[in-house]
Amino acid sequence: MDATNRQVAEVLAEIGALLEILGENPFKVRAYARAAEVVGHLGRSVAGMDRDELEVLPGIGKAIAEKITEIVETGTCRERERLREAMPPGLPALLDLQGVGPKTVRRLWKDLGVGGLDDLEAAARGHRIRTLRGFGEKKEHEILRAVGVARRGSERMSLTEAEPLADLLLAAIPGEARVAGSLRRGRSTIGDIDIVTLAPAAETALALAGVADEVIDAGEKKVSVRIGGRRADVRFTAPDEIGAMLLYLTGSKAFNIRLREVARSAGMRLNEYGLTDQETGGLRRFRTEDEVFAALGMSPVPPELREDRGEVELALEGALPSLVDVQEVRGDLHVHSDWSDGSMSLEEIAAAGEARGYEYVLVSDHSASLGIARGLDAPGLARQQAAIEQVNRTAGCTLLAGVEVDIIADGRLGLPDEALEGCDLVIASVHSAFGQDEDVMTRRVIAAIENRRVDIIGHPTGRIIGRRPPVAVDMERVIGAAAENRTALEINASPGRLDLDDIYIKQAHERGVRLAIGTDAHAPSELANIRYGLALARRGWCGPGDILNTRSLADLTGRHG
DNA sequence: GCCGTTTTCGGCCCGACTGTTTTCAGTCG
Repeated sequence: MDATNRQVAEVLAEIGALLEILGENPFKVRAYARAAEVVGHLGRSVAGMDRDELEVLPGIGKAIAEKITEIVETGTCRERERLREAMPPGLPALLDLQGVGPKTVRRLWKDLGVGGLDDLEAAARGHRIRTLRGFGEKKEHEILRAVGVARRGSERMSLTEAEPLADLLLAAIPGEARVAGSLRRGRSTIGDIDIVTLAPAAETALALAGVADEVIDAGEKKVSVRIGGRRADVRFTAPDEIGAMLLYLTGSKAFNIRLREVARSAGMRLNEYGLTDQETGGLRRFRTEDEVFAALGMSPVPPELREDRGEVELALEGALPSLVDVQEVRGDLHVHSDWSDGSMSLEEIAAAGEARGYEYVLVSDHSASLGIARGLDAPGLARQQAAIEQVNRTAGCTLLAGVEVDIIADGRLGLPDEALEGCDLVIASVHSAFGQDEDVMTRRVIAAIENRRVDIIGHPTGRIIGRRPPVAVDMERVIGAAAENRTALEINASPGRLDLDDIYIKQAHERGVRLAIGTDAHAPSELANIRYGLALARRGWCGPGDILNTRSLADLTGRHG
């Protein structure tokens, strides 16, 4: 079977890492890393593309296009195999250690015979690292520490973990401070926390030391700490240059590189302090990011789009798409009540919706089937629909009668068709048999998509961040089927799920598939999670027309009547 | 390895901080 984009990207990234350890030209290394990035976030499958189509992609030329073709067909390529043979298999993993880069890996390997994590730990404990020229006692401790962190496993964190940490830091900083980095870009998982502040450096460093587990480093321009086992970087700036600093620290890295290339081609240099004229050496400072964009001849790029996925080119042409905005959201399309496993009564849901200024909320309780506590059977659902009608007589926010029906293992639904007849909107979700192989799972989900009673596929990949990996499902086929059948895919806004993720949202958007943002709220406070789903929609380049939640009540229910 | 209304060769983002150093290499973001 043809390799997926993800698999191709992994091979390319590995080639980059192997070349790096071997001391190859850093620009060649970067070329592989960039190509891996491009393939990993491409809207269509590279398996279906010929050489010429591949070579048109940014960062992909003749050599890498050939390798992609080879990887698609064989799952690997001769270049990777050749490079792998040149070193112990455990070596590339060492690049992930904090404070350990390619030069260090190479020295450890060549001078100490280190071939992996275990060797490295033994060498550090045996005090052999400090014997190397250019290495000392501190480096040895740093490495030992990094090995410990790696063994505990340090994946990216969920938003439920990142936000409280960020809030803790913001509260501790004695002055105005703003969150930047991937948290500001609305990514579904966060690597580290980045903050820009106007507060004085010395005072801030002291305050941060008080709340953090450890100060990693502290200088005049920045302080890095570890808090809750996570890294946070705080940069100091001034009001007249916070524009460039925010831009820099918000990233992404790839976006920053592209922006600096744009500056360069216009005879300027961009850094976190501003724009320097190459000829005069004069520095222009900026109070806002928008002023920096303007000086570069670009329209402002929203943080959610800053990934170097084509947005820079469009901004230069002034042709960025307009993204769905929070004010355009008229309702929540996935909420549970106390008729199944939620805590809210129907009245409470209507009140919570009204408090948020919504026109409607879709009540979508679980259907009764194995594994779901207190799910509704057909008579239960009918009774709930009658109750919803009652509440709607007085409620300021209309409750839509829905259901989150199980897609059972063979692709049929957990409730009979007649039971779904009375629903305004039907969500169908996988809640069992997560381990099915890809083809079975894909056909199972597509069967639900093809069922004309189903309006929305709930949390399509089933992932729970940090706890459960996505199910094996061919999203390209699922998105294609959703496009054909005009079935919407959910952007589940629960911060533990955030499912679909941005890459699939963008693919769905490009295929004209509608997306439904649902918080999956089980309690009133969780309706506020809609903002996470909205950020994801924006990261997937969605405009208001792509999102069901921007439709009026009449529009939404009319498509059924 | 990629790329080009200055180029098909010669560039390739830019700065902060640390550790081990007598002036800088390596790592990170």
